[in-house]
This record gives sequence, structure tokens and C-alpha cells, in this order.
Amino acid sequence: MAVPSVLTPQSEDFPKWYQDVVAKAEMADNGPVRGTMVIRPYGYAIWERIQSAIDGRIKLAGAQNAYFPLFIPESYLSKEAEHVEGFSPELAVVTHAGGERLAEPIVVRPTSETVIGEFMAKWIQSYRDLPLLLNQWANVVRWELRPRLFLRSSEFLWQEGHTAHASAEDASAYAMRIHLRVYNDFLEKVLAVPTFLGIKPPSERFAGATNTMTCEGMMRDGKALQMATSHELGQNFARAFDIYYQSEEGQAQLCFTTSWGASTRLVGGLIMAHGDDNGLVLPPAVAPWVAVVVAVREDEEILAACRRLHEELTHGGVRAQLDDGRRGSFGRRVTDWEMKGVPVRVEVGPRDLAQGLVTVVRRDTGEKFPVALSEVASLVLRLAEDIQRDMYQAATAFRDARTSDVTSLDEAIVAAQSGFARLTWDLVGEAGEARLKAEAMTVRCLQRSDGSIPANDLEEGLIAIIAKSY
RNA sequence: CGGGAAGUAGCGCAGCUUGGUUAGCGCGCCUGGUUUGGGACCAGGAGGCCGCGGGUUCGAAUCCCGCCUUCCCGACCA
Repeated sequence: MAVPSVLTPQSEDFPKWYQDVVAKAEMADNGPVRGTMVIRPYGYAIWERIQSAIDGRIKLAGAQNAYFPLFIPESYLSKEAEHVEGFSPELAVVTHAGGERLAEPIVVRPTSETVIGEFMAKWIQSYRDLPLLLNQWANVVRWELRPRLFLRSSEFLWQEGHTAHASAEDASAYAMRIHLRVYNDFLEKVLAVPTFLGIKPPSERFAGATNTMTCEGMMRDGKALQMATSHELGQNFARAFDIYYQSEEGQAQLCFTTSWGASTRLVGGLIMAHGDDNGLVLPPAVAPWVAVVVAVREDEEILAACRRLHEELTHGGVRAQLDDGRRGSFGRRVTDWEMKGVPVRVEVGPRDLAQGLVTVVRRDTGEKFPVALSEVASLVLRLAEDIQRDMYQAATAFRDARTSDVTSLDEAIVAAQSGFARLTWDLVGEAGEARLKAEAMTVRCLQRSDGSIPANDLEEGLIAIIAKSY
């Protein structure tokens, strides 16, 4: 079709494309205060699906939800030296309240290790209280220098898990369990985003952690995005907040803690991992509507058929939307549904209907099928599964095509202009990291040669994944 | 915070160089009509502290000073 593109093409200006999609798919707007974000209903519906998928997995892993306060005494932050150093530059601090200057400034949480640590210390007495597995859904504030909708906003929504364990082994195993069975499982099965799993090099670790694990996804421009992260905090926070338990032998022992989080950034990752020049492309599992029934024109017979189909789909367990044609021309409405990334479109028009047919269209591939009215519901269910699987495969093929094994830092710098480079960690080192930094690249993660997650960065034969990132 | 660009209707922009009727255009929005199988068309209409503050001037969207905000590229980062 000779219709001019609605969006800036990805190949022309990827950041502009991203902003266009966020605006035109009605996902979010900038808030009035720098870096803040208004999440619009369609964007929030996607977030709600992400939330429920992650929340279910967290509960299966045995953690319970709780809620801790937004305001934290400033003194808490300074109890863990690296932590305060890491977060100080981006804190929002309340100095006045109730019309008076506060005796001790209050920090708006940038993350909750400190308050939660304080309460863990109160709640944990015995080894029988361990492990203590907590999670909270909350907003946090980090005064970022360069905000971008969903990817880096001053205030963002997330889930943060915080756990306390009797041993380093137990803490480590739990962090790994969360990383694989909550985050990576969610990313693969729900967001349909393949990842590289690994640990961050020491320079990229979370402030106060002894080990940080990451799930790195590849965006359509070949850049990396950290989509979820899990930290082993060792005894650093336990020491700072006196999180002790009494062992079976009656001795006071310091706990080992973990923390792990995933945020509204996932929505940005979802957009950039699957979107195309016509807009969003949503995997059925996160799509607010898996199918939209579109009336080609406003006509009683057509509308009646649309309503029946919509009802049938809904009863069949498909989240379906009805487009009755009141909002303008067919072409315009189709363009809008494509922009929103609805996985399956069911087009009902007079020509097809005369033969008892409708046209079913896949958003991911653009394929169109003529389908008998009686078979629409079952086909949509099957297509939803196919699309979910095919999108994961397509994303994996894309990532693999843009990932190269290299044998020197020079080659890595070339390869990481447009994708990921895999290079032996020994060949990077501190000097290498500095050179990468000059090229706006980082070591995204370290993994074993078989792709599994190493226990620490001292293991032999580790591979560094090198890329530009968001 | 450094480098670059830009703030004029919901969005995208012109007008500014050379100050001067009532500040324009496209899209969107409202009303009516014709339409509808890939961004429809006609007619009528609503909508502006021209980013904010100060200055120059008879007169400022336009010139001068200061500030703020947004976007892009870095550093920080989920």
C-alpha cells in the first residue's frame, strides 16, 4: 500500500520510533514534573498483565506480599556504606513537612532494602523464622539524569523481593530460583523475550550486593536491556540492620539476605523487543485484548455477527474487544489496532459474510485467513498459542543472528555496534571495561560457556556478553 | 551535569532575519451530510497568557537579558 508510514521507521530513528509508539498506541504521557510518567489505560492494562504473571510466579516460589512505607529516615540509607554511596546522587529528599523543617530529612525510597532490613531484624528471632520471604509491589523514586518513558522514569512501579536466610547457600539458591523460575520463565513464556542470563561484573553490581544476576534481552536495534535482576546481598545488610537469628545450637548468627526486582521498564522492553514499523506487536499472553472483532462497516447484519463473535470469543476464554465501526473508516481503525499490537484481528465484512466467512489476520506475520464463522473461536485460541510461540522463536532467531563470538576486544567493539559480542572474560579485564566505556558499551553479563549462570566472577573460562544498552 | 536542537491550538509545524491590521497551515476535535474490504470526502464550527519573568519601544511571537522545560548524544541507572 502506498500509504505513508504512520510512524518514524525503526531503521530511520529508533528512539523516535519508540516515542511515537508510546504516544500513538496510547501507552503513556510525560508527567508535569521532570521525568515523571502518566501511564495511560492501555499501557497500564499491559502492566497489570505483567504484574499478575510475575506475582503468581513469586507466590509459587513461596514469597508473601507485604507493604512498607514510601518514606525512609535518611539515616537508614547511610547504614550500609556502598548502598548510600550508590544511591545518594539520585535521591529525592523531603526536608519540610507540616510547614516546618524536619529534624531528620526523609528520603523517598529508591529501593527498600533498608526499611525492610530494619523490620526483618525485629521479626526474625530463631532459625525457625527462616527463610523469611517477602515481596512488595510499590513505586520508587530515583532522580535520573536522563529520563525516558518506561525505560527510566523518576518514579517507577516495580516489585521488589527481599528475603533472609540462615546460610549463604540457601540465599544463593533462592536468588537463583527467583531468577530462573520467576523472571526468566516469565520473560520467555509471557513476554516472549529470549534472554542471556548471567552475573554482572563487579563494576556493574548493585550497590551493597555481593553478587548480581541479570536477564539481558535484545531490542530490535541490537541494544541490550536489563529486564530483571536478582542480588545476593551476603551479610552486608544483615550486619547494617542487625538481622540475627538464634541457631539450633543456640548461637546468634547473622542472616544472609537477597533482593530482586522487575519494573515498568519491562513495558519498554516489550515495545522494543517485538515492535515493528506499524507499531506494537504484543504476545497474546500480555495483550490486554488477544483479539479484536472489527466490523468493516456499520451495518445491522454485520454488527449482529460481530456481537455474536465477540460473545463467543469471550465465553471461550479469549480477551476480546469489539470495534463496531463507529470510529471512522475501516482502514483507519485497522491501522489503530495494529498500532496497539492486538495479536489477532477478526474482520467481518459483507462479502465474506455472504459466504458465512470472516477474515482473520495475525498481527505478528500479517497473514490473513478466510475462516468459517463457526470456527473463529477455536481458531483464535489456536492462533494465540501459535503467535506466542512464533514470536519467541522469531525474537530468538533475531537475537542469535545479531550475536557473534569474537576473539578480541577490537572485534567485540565492531560487533557490539549492532548487536551482542561474546568474548572470553579474561580478554576484557579492567582496561577492557574502560575501553568499552569509551565506546558506550558495557559488559552486560558474565556467563559460563554453556550459557548457564556462574556462582561468581572468579570461575574459570567465563564469557562476557558485550553490548550497547539502555 | 557536559555537548547539540527546540519551545507558537491536543499533535506536527510556518511566521521571527527586516518589530506594525484580527497570529496562520496540516492533522486531530465538534455539528450536519455522503462514506466505510488498508490512515475517506464536502460544508460549517470550537479551540492560542506565541514556555515563564523582566527589559527596549508609540507598538514585541518577532529585538535584548535571565530562568524553566522537552528531545537527541554522553556520564548515572531498573
